[in-house]
Amino acid sequence: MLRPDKTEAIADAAFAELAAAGWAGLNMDRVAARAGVGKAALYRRWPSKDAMLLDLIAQAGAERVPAPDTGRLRNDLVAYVRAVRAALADPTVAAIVSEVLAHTRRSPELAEAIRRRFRDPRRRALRSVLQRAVDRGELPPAADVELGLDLIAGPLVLDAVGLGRRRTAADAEALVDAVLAALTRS
Amino acid sequence: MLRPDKTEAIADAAFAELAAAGWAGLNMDRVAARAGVGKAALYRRWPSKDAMLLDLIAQAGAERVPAPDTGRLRNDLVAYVRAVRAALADPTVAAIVSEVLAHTRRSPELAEAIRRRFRDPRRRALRSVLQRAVDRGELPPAADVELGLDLIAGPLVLDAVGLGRRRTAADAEALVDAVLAALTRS
Amino acid sequence: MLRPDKTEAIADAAFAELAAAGWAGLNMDRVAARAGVGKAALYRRWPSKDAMLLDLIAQAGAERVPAPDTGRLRNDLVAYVRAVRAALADPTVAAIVSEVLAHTRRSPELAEAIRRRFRDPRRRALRSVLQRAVDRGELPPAADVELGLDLIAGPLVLDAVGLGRRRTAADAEALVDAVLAALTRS
Amino acid sequence: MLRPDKTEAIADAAFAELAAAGWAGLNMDRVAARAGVGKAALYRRWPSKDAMLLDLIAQAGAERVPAPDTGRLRNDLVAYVRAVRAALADPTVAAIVSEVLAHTRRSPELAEAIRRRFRDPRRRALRSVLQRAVDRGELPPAADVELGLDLIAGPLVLDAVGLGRRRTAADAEALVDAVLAALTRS
DNA sequence: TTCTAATCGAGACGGTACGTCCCGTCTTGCC
DNA sequence: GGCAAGACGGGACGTACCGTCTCGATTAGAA
Repeated sequence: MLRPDKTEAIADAAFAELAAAGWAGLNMDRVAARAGVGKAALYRRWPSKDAMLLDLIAQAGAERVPAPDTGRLRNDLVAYVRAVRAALADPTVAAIVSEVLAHTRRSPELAEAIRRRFRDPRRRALRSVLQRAVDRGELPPAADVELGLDLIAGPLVLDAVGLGRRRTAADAEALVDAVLAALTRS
Repeated sequence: MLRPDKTEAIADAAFAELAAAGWAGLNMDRVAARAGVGKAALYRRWPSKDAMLLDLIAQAGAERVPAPDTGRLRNDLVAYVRAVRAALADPTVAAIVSEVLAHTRRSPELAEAIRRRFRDPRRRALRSVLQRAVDRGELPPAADVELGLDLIAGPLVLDAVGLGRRRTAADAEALVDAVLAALTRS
Repeated sequence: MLRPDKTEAIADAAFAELAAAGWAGLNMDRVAARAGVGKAALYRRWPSKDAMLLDLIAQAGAERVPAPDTGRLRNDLVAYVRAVRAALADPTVAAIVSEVLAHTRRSPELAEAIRRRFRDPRRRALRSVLQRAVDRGELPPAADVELGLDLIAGPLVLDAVGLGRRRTAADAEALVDAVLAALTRS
Repeated sequence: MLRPDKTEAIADAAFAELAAAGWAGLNMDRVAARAGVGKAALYRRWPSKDAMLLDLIAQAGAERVPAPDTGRLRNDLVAYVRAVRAALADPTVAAIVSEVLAHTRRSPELAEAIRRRFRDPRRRALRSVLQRAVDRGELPPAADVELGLDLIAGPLVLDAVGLGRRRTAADAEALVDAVLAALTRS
């Protein structure tokens, strides 16, 4: 019914505008104009600007959940951390992620949507990495997997919102080793 | 020149509106009205709504950097984590923090301002907590203090942006113990 | 493109507000509200309050240029003078005319517009009245028609700006007789 | 009490601004700044912008009421008309007169003030010119002096508000001759 | 192939907030 | 107590953007 080529043109235009002006600065008229589309075409697809952006970003983000499985936990985690940091090195991605996080508190619905579509898939992927390590005996059965997720994700989010510190290539390994020590300790 | 009593009235009104309606919902006319002030009084002090809120929040946030010093590292860290989580339990604070983080990517100047006024003081406070522990011998001299800061701050920011998981009272201790293990390991 | 019904609603509202509050007292928000229209609808049609009022008034004024043709010059002129004075007796009309004249010096474009849309049509109408009298032989062929126009229009404008003297019913005839004498003399 | 030098500085500044920006465009802050004076100095002297301008202009205008007395009516009137037209040739004067006339309808008080301070002195001067001619026998005793005033003043006001036609040097004489014919006729 | 219905671009619409401007008042300290 | 400087409350202006709406023109799928 809704023509897919139009939907794609809108998505492209929206991402371009999002990168250029940020979430708040993005303007529906301009997105429509850039997509060569009437404004109604946007509102036929999504009920609001927030919904549109959230949906488009979630959709785009869904394709890029890293879930390394090398057979060695340390390698998996280092790969994961590096993949996330590499993605955040793209200023467009960084800006978009930052904006998404910023909107978490706008409304409970938005927060729930972001948790469901952004946080949960990534957390699931990383959890299975850790769980496999437990199953393989690389981590003790009692290891606090959820805490491990927090210890990995926390510093990454720190970077994502621009509050991290300047990184060197070795930092990923240092972070992973620290987390491994924390999980093995008990 | 600018009358301090008016500035304070505006600040009070702005916080009240911010808590009630959020950053985007806050309305300059209403802030002025609530403060019993003309709109010009606001724009004489700040060039825009964003600038005003950022400045007021930064100023308010500066007063509440926790810096526990009990003589025992574990106690200090648990106190710190609990203090931050307690502050974030207030939905107003949570919303404000979230909005501030959201503005990090708006412009390089804004990002720099936020890092300087929000991140750095807190990082400094926590760094001195860890450094004292090194000096006391509670942590090995080679302990990676900066990484420790990331491991503590990361999960807290996760909570701050609403991406954390539901917390129990024991979680603070679990987090601190994990970080201690990570820093002691090497 | 611009919906004519909205334009008309705005015009009605503007005239009502103009009569109630005068040019300076007229408020665009209130005009929009009274017309059941957004403020943008006004600014889509005119670039400013002044432009809007001038245009609406010019349009309205265009419909009321008196051009009597009784076959007798004296009757025509008396009718003309009485018609103008009757119109000016309405305080709303008087105020509007006064405001229009006031805007003559604002800018050369405005002055030109006012001359073209207000003065010229009236002058044309009155000129044809006099010209017909010349053609009929009621006035000598050498009569200075343009001067005659000034002699008629001058005292009327005097009234229009509120600088005239209190009028009796006979004044119109006295004025006309004086002008006729002046034009016939040579 | 109020220092006269300040009053004069304000007057100068006000006229300069009036000529540059017109009545509505004149800005009290700017007048004060240009006069090197605090805004309160203005409001200590006049209760409002309108009052200030009216008063300053009236005062200035009072010095320049032409009242020629050559002993010959025609010469007096030609001199009067030429004097007024010469004054109006100065764009600053033209603008100011136009603005004054424009404000006649703003409020009854303003209208009354303008009549009393602008119209009446000029009308009185010109009336005495005509009355002397009657006394000398240049005009018949029954001549309608008030109508004569209207016939002279009307075309001049037409010019003053920018609605007159392009003038030649001979026009003054043509106007005067026409008025003389009108007044002598009866 | 023709008819019918939904999608399309374009952009006007009501509404709401922004940031600017200016009036007339008030405050502060200097002279 | 007048003065310069300028902050103050109030209120209108003109701009920008959201989400809805109306208008024909185009297109697609059903008859």
